[in-house]
Amino acid sequence: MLERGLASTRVADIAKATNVSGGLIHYHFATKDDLITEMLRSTSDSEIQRLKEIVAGPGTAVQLLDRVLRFYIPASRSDQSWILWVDAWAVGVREEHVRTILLELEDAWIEILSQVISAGVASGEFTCDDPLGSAERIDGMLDGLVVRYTLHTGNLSRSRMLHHARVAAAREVGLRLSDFPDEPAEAP
Amino acid sequence: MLERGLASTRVADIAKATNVSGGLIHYHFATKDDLITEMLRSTSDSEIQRLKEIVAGPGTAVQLLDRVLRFYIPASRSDQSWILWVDAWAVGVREEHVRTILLELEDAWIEILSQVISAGVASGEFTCDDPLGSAERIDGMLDGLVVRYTLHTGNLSRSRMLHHARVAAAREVGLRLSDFPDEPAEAP
DNA sequence: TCATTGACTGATTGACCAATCAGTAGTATG
DNA sequence: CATACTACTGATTGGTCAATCAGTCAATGA
Repeated sequence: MLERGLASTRVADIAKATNVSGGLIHYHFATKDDLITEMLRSTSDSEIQRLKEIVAGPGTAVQLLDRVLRFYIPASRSDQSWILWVDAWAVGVREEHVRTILLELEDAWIEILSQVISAGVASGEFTCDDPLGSAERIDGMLDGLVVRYTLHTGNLSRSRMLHHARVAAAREVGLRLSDFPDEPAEAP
Repeated sequence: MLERGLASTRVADIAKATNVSGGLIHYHFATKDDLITEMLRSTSDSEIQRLKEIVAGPGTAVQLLDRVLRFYIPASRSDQSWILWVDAWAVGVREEHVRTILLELEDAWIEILSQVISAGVASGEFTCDDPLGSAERIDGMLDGLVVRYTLHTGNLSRSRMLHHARVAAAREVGLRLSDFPDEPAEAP
């Protein structure tokens, strides 16, 4: 699916990749659309779960925020998971069941970002009078940057993306860039 | 194309919509891919030109910045031009000639945003030590928010999007939200 | 031991659609 | 007037692919 794209992956391709017959695919999934929907749902669910585990873990608010930002950003060039979501956006424009999954995923991200910020405000680490708004802006920025990163290999490095994420997040919660954990962020 | 999507629009659909025969489409465009590419190129070019006209116009740096932000954001629900680009992103992942067009368009946006910010710094209106970085962040955020706006009707209002854009831009160039022109931005 | 069921195969079918092609009509050129 | 050229039509073709279907095989259980 990552190789060929949601639309132009044939049922026969999936059959080949999984070493089963085309018939078996249709034995388990009534239509190709069903298969795609279930795949997206399952991917989204495990992403949300991983995310929840991160924020449930130990650490200060800055550490948690940084971990969330890092989880957002693709681990490397070879981490192609985002290709799936860019594909899904295009499908989601027309198909409501896909759109629903996307909405849930995005809402989860925003809600969790918002929670992390609120917790930091409560503990006195952060200053922010609109955690939800900040979460929406950070989420939006990361979505946009990831598209750029995914599409235009070499035009935006991972470390520069992380730098951007930290600069923006720092501004949103009233920190300085240097307040973030030590991993070096490439200079602008 | 906006109705059915880049991938599932048939040549016959275009023929019907333009009141010509299918044959004529192939008389002018060797393949469907050619047609799509030329369409994207042409749309991108006129978008870039409009953008250049805006920044070449009169006004203070804040006014120009605000005009650029407003041009970015879809005019209304019925302004579906962004659907095209979300579609194109998905295609661009696999097809280089589409990717090239997308890269050019995005670079143009970033360059112009960066120029407007630099001009504002030069005139003393703005404070910003990394105009290019700021432009990348603002561009990214708008891309991401627009996807959300385009996909999830009703989940994010246009005025809230404009609010987000202004808050983020204000922070990037050292202004307060109230420094932007008067059109009311919805409360958070 | 025989019937039933669930997992699975691979060939087939039928719909769909980009691209082709033979042919028509109108216009310009010498 | 004849030739040539451009714009155009609509029927046809050939390839692609989701979905179906008849049938195999192994495990379960009465």
